[in-house]
Amino acid sequence: MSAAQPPLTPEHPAVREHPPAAAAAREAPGSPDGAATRAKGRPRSAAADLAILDATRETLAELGWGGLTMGHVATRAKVAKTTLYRRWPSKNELVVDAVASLFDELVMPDLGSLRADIEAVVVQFADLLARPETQAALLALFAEGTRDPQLRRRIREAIVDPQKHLVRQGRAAAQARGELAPDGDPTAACEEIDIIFDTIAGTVEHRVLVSGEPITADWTRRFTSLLLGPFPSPPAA
Amino acid sequence: MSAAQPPLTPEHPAVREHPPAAAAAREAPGSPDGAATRAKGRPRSAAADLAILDATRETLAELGWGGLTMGHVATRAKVAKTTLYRRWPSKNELVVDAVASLFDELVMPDLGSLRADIEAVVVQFADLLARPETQAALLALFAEGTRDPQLRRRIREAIVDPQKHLVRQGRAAAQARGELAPDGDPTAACEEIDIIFDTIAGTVEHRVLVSGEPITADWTRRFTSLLLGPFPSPPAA
DNA sequence: CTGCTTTCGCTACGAGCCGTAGCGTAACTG
DNA sequence: CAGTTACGCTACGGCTCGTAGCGAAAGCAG
Repeated sequence: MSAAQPPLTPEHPAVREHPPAAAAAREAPGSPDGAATRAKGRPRSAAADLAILDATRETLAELGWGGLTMGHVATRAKVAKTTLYRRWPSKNELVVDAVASLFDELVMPDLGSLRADIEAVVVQFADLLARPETQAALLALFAEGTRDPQLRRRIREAIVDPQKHLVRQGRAAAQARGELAPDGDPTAACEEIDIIFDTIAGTVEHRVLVSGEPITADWTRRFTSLLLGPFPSPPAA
Repeated sequence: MSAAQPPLTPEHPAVREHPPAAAAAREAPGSPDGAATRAKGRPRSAAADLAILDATRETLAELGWGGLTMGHVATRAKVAKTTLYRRWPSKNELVVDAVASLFDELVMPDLGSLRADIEAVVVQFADLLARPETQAALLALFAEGTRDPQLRRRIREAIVDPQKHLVRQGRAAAQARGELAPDGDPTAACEEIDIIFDTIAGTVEHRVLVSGEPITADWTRRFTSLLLGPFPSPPAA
């Protein structure tokens, strides 16, 4: 359950082999070459992978989660349905891979103040959530994840957790500037990061996807003020 | 689009008539009796309504959103599938009604301090989100709502918006205690309430349903501190 | 070039669910 | 009593799922 579980998902190497733009560092400890060229037979078409993931995002944007059909994606990607099932065991996993790369565009800008940095990230995230592919996929994936711990784990590894890096970066920058006190207890700092992350992600998602109201500059300012709490916009002692 | 739209959903009076324990105040301006007894013909079985909603919640808890089938619910409620469709046009609307009542148990306790009140509500909400019915339904409904504005509106009216009352109550209590300054601009106060609500709801949902980690007393304390910001646990200044 | 291996495209299939139609019956009103 | 509406039941076409079987294509080893 904790290691690389090579016997699991035996017929779906794509799940572990094709992170089109996401996670890195993935080597099988038995292969001496490092790149793990398993050679034999006809190689999988990388073009097909891209076509499938593109078709998934496009269909997601046009027809939403409910309209996304394996057959539909296959047709659009000009690929046989069986080819799709050879790489992804189900719609859920396919969409995780298709959507994960969209989140890679989020970056921590380092604009010189913690407030500006937070506001910038919030705006970026809001823009991402405004895209129809993201909107159609994210909550549906989260919903599926509540019933399938394995899927939830994949979602967290591919989509959610990588973004916690942003919080860490922002914190570090603010600490370097002296806006934040340096970390004391490392585990306490971790919990703090988790709280900040859940708060930003959850709040913006709720605002955009549930309340259905836009993220305006004014809202961003107010929310950031709420987050910063004791540190108002002009850094008073 | 903005009024009561009587011509819409013409064959599904249950959608407008049977809020089993939710919203109130619903009168057709043409009926003189107030209770709007439309008399003629065989009346709908109220027992069937309850049986269907119970069966929906039970199935939701056992099989999750994906396992919830109209035929399944009908069988479990000992009701014909057609009876189900006579009252709810689709699974989505059915689940809204089935789940909405669960949220009525949330109450604002007024424990004597804003901090205690917030923590109590957070714990209540976390307990609600821990229930399998809620867990299976909430995010799935939100996801469907992103594609169907009408559904999103229903979700907000039946599930989300009623809970904003809690924030208003807590604010009022805190203002009565002098913990919070009285409202100035009423529209600004409204936006403030929206932000607080989205923050609490979104964050707890994200923590429980996405990150999948429990809401401990320690977490609640930390999160509340983040929310309170300039007002630490002992009311200084 | 000749095998060997793996992928690919295609077709077909049983299963399950959807939402509706049709019918005869039950319940309630005047 | 007649009139009206709800109910249970059955059956249906349409769609999606996920799998199986086939022949052909694309690489690699000798």
